[in-house]
Amino acid sequence: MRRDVFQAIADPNRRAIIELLGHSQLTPNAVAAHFDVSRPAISKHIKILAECGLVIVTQRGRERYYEANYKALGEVSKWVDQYRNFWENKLDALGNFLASEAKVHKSKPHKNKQK
Amino acid sequence: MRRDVFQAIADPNRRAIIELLGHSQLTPNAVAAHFDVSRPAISKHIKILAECGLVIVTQRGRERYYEANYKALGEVSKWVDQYRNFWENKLDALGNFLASEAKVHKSKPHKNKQK
DNA sequence: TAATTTTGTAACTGATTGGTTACAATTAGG
DNA sequence: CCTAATTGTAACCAATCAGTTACAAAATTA
Repeated sequence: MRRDVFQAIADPNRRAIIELLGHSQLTPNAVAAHFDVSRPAISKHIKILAECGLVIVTQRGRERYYEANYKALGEVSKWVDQYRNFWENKLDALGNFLASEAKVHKSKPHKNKQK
Repeated sequence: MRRDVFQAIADPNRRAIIELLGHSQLTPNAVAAHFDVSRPAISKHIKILAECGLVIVTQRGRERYYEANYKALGEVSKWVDQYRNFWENKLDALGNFLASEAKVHKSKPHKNKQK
């Protein structure tokens, strides 16, 4: 089964869960109380999130505490960032191509706004 | 059918396609030449990408030219960015919670009940 | 005009997904 | 010790997904 962070955050419920788990550690029951779906459904979502490192589990007695590990979003951040200049400079694909061509041939001034 | 940018970029082939379409405009046949899957499969992927604005279509005669519109990644970027401080400051969820508690108690309670 | 190229899409298929209910195991509390 | 609470997971189901092959339509070209 494919289990990467891109697939993990594709589901809106899972995004809501990791949003929730950033504010405080919560037990599965506490998480499920925020949603309309059943506790097992939440449990499966959290399992998927944990499998790609987005959620960390701490067991204490019979209870489990989940918390978000946003560091695992780094992969997504990195992937998106490589395209950031494209839309922040308001260049489309062709525009970028032409801009880089002009830069090579004529040293045309090129806004290089970084993140 | 759910068609948001998070679901669109969940598939590795689709991520490869929009990567490809950032370098130059390509026809569906040209795109398909880069992959092992069939042309109709690529066509369906591109349709999904176009439906959420990640790909822009230009028809010229019988041919179609696709190009990436990375601006549509803004939604993902925005979502990820709201968590960036968490992992860049090397704070875990509990650490952030305590840090915000230490300031003032003016953060509103989180409500995320779905309907 | 006739044949070829380019493309989208319908129809189908097997795998995956997101959900459910039911049940078992472990811990807590009387 | 017995009962209740907390949790994971198995078994199942309908819907969606990602792929295929087959075909039709429109534009090019010989």
